[in-house]
Amino acid sequence: MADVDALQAQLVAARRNQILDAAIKVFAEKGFDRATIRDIAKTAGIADGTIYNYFDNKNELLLGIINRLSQSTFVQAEDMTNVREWLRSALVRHYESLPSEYDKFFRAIFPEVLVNKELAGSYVAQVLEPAYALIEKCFQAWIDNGLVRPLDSALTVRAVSGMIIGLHLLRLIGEPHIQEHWDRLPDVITQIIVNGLKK
Amino acid sequence: MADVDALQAQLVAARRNQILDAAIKVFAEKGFDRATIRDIAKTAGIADGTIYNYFDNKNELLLGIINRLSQSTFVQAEDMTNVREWLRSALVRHYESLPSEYDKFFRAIFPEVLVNKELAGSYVAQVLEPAYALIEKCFQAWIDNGLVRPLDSALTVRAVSGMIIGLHLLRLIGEPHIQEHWDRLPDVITQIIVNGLKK
Amino acid sequence: MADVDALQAQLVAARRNQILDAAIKVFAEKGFDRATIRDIAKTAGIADGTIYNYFDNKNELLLGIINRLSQSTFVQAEDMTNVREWLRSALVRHYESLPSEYDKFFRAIFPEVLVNKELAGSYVAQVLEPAYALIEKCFQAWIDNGLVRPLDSALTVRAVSGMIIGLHLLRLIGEPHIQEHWDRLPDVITQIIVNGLKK
Amino acid sequence: MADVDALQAQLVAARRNQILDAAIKVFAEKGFDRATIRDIAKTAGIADGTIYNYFDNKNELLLGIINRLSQSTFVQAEDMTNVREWLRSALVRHYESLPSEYDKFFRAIFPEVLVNKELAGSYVAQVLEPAYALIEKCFQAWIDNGLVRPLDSALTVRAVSGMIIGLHLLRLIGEPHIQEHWDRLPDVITQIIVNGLKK
DNA sequence: GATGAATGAGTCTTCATTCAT
DNA sequence: GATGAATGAAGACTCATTCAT
Repeated sequence: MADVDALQAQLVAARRNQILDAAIKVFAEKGFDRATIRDIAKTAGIADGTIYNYFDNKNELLLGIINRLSQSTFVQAEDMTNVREWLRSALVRHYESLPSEYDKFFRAIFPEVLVNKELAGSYVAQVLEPAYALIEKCFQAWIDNGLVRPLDSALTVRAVSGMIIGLHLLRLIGEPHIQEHWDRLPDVITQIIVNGLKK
Repeated sequence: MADVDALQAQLVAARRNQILDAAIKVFAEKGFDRATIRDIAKTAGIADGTIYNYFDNKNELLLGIINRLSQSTFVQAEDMTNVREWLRSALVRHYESLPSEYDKFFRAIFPEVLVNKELAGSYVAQVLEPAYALIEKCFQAWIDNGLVRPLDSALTVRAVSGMIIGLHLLRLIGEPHIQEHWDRLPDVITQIIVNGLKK
Repeated sequence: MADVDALQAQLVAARRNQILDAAIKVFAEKGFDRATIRDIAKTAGIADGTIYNYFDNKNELLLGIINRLSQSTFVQAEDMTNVREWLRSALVRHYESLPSEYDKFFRAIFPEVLVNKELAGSYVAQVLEPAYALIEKCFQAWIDNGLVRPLDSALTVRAVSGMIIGLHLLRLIGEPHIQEHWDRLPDVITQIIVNGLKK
Repeated sequence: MADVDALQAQLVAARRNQILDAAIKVFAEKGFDRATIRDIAKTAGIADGTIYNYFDNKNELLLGIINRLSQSTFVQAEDMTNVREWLRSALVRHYESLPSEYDKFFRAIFPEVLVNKELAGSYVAQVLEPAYALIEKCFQAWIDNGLVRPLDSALTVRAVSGMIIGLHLLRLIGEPHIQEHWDRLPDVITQIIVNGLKK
């Protein structure tokens, strides 16, 4: 009996993921409002009505996407003692390997998050804060070890994260210079962040 | 005759602005798709149909907002020789005086820009690029004068701008730490950007 | 005083005709429902509102067109003793010189007449019946003179008229054979009507 | 499986016909433009939206009506050697049994066809030309057999058809004499067409 | 009398959601 | 559980008509 239930649960999870994959794809292409349930159903290869066996309504698809995000980890916490190298490799990871994930994410979720308080709350609590908590800890360790100047670690982490997010957005909306020199950004950012502009 | 025409033009411009003001407000509150023409008309205190005497369709309202943005100037180009002070005052200006403008702007326009290629093109060409061109010039002057390290000025400008944009977004979606310490950001950012993290 | 009134009346009549000319043109191009008051006003070179100084509403424009038609005479009653020649010349007149008038008329008025009982009544009473009365008289004279077989003159006149109307309609909807051989129709019709098909 | 598909197809066809029946009725009563989708839906006993599961838009309803017409056959091609009797019986068929079909058709389709080029093309190509081709063949045979004078068969067929169409239209707009003596028309027309007016 | 901006009722069409099969 | 036809509420947009200037 337990086996049957477990199998059931697995099937349900698989179907939910199938639907969320389709949803994130379609949301990214069209935006939340212009994406239709039919679009998502077709992309998932199922019938419209089936979606409602797994999600209460269209909004729940967004929350489902965010929940899933919060389970995967955007941030890899490799402890390193060389700040410059840590930052640089973290940036390269973001800038080289993740852009298509970011694309989907920013186009699918962000616009809605900006407009939907409930969603924003979920996103902040489930995705953003855990990630920041993790990085802050790293950062604080560096300060304690004297590798980094004693800045407000919470704000600094958020500022650096903001720069990354902002650059992704500028890329997404088609800022030509950023798109063209995307691969040089990890270096430039590392220099700015680590050494500052001042001569 | 010329007087009558001029009066006409003024009335038309006033009505257009009245409508755009309402549109940016409603778009910011509900997002483009969930904002209805009726919402906007009611907010503007006019009838639904009147909007169509001034704009061809709902999309044109967005383009109208962007066009108006591109005429106002987000950036004040005060030439200063003290990089730190220039940056700090620019940040304070953004962070203290403009947030409500930014709110409306980011909530009303950005989500659509992410999803609508045509809009994105207009935004980049009319708002972003002119502003970057201006700041790049300043920045290059500093480099030439030896006040700033010889970084790629175009990318650096965009990176700093990205940080500002990203922090606004994080604030908008309700990141609690940023909201709470918003007034300390100009200092923190200035420190990071000017001196870097490295001890 | 009387002079002023007469001048007034003339001006009003002229303005009404100017509007009706525009209306019949636009109705013919777009059909009654898809023609807008603005279309008509622009075609007439006046403002929308001015039309309402001369006609109560859009429907009255149609009635106005019909009233004007009933004042012009579609039928020229030249008395002739040669039936064949009379018919042939009447047909040539219709088929060669009037088609553009017919076009406008059929496209502008007929569709509405088919759907609007009140209009149909006006059209029948004011345009059709007077014309038929005139021709019937001719026709009856021919019968009395032994030039024509003693058929029911009223029905015969309507049948011949029906043929002309029907052929105009077939031409208007683009029946290719009729369009191509339009100039041969007077002869063919005359032969059919006068001699019949039978060998 | 094939059975299920066949059943599906039948259901779809039935629903389409149900909608087209309602559409032709409402179009006939109000004309295309003044007929609303809600009217048609109510007449068909379904919801507004359901119509759009079967037709892309209001225009497609008209095209659907025409397509269905082109599948039914207006013309019965009974070969007869007695021209007079053939014509008379054909006329009686039209004039006695079909008038209500004609009513709907002329009121629903004709007005639009006069104004809509695309529709006119479909109607001419799918309904009119096939019918004419059929009758022309008959007619040519009569000429070849010496039963009928050697007139231009194509134009003659169109002229006779024009008379029938024209008389239907005059009836529809309420010409009183035609309405009153409708049942005598087959005889009168037959006499005119077969023997001509000339004594 | 002429103007044309303002009005808002009315229409087509879309699409989230339901439910019988 | 899966399906997809049916539903009908909601929204963008049009346009006849009014009326202040």
